Amino acid sequence: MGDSMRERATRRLPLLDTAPAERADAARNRHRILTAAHELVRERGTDALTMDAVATAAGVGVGTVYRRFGDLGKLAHALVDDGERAFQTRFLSGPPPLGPGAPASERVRAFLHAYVDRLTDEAGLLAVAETVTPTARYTSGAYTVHHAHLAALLRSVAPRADAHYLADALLAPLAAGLVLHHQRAGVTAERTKAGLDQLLRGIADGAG
Amino acid sequence: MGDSMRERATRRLPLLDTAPAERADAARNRHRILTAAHELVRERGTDALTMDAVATAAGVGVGTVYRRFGDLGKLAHALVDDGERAFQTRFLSGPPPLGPGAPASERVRAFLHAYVDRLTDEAGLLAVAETVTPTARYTSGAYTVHHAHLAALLRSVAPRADAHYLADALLAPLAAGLVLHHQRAGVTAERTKAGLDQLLRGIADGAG
DNA sequence: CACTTAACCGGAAAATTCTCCGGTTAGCAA
DNA sequence: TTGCTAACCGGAGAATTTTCCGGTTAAGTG
Repeated sequence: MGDSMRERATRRLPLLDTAPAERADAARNRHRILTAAHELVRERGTDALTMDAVATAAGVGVGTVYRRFGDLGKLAHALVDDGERAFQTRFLSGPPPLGPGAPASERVRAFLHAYVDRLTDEAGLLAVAETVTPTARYTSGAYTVHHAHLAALLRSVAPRADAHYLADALLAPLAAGLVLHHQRAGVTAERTKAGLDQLLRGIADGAG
Repeated sequence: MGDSMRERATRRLPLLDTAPAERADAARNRHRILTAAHELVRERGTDALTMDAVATAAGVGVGTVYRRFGDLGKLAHALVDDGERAFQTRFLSGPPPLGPGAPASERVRAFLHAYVDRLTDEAGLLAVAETVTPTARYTSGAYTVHHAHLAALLRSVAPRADAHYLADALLAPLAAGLVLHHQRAGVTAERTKAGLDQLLRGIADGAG
């Protein structure tokens, strides 16, 4: 990196600094809100996660919660953001078979299994996020990433198949609401994984 | 049927008449509510379907709407009940391949295709119904019937597979929210059907 | 250190969902 | 017809979500 470039960047970050940098009070409130929300969920469950309760617990106005997070669903997504980032890191650049290095068909399977494990822990919050709007799940950033990743793998597994649709179809059984329903009915994660494996057979076997 | 039995039944229907028969005013209000709700949706779309608006349009109190239909989701389900009954009749006792008479594998395919067509028309209302609660879809009477039917067919197609889970997994891509998302993105019903067909390959091919 | 202003804050208020319960009435029996 | 009672009715009210905007303030500017 040349001196002139570093100097410019140090002074103003003219190109990279498109986002104006959050103001100090805003950052503090965001942190308070997130902390209060986590605590609320931990102590009283996802049912107690309401915008009003979070605002009160965080000591800010409800308008502030909305300005920061948009709506209850986005707030719920924010609460599982750490886990989501870790998950993305694992399948984008972690060790195989989840990460690069393994055959695509194995990565697909590993991805779905890892997703099931993730849902086992966070289905409650994700269900809140997916229930705010009928299409909330499909328009979320996380879903977009999952879909793009899975579709790319599927294109490699079965080049002639409709990878874009199949990615949606394979992600569909992993809706938080269905997982919640299965948890209540005693359907285990292992059984879910086995079922997904069977679904994959139709795609892997010389279908592309 | 013996005379004594017929006589008893005529007089009181002692065994069959477990439901006390709806009172006249209740029946009248149910009808008013349903009519008003249909009109509301037709003229202003599913977004305008609120319990308050329906109550006002029907000329009854909001409490009456709730007593009759339970919640907004159930009301939405009630609005598509005619179509649902017709659909059930077709796959339970209509002509093959949707109804009995065709091989189970063909009936599975016909069922999913018919479901797609149904969703094409009523995704909006079903999305409302499925969004009231995270698990609303899976606990509805319609879903229970669809699931039981599909699972039975799958057991016959692949006796050793986990038909119960696979039925959920095959029904999952037919969530109203996803269909809505696809409709907005221009994904056609044909493409959806083709995608589901591919998913079925993994189940049909000697997997049971 | 003032000054400017874009960004931020909070809470009132409108919309909705759903619950509750005192008052009313349809349907049946005497 | 008169009563009885289970079932029904409606709307007030509590809980939530979300929008809006007048007032406030952090953070550069000169």
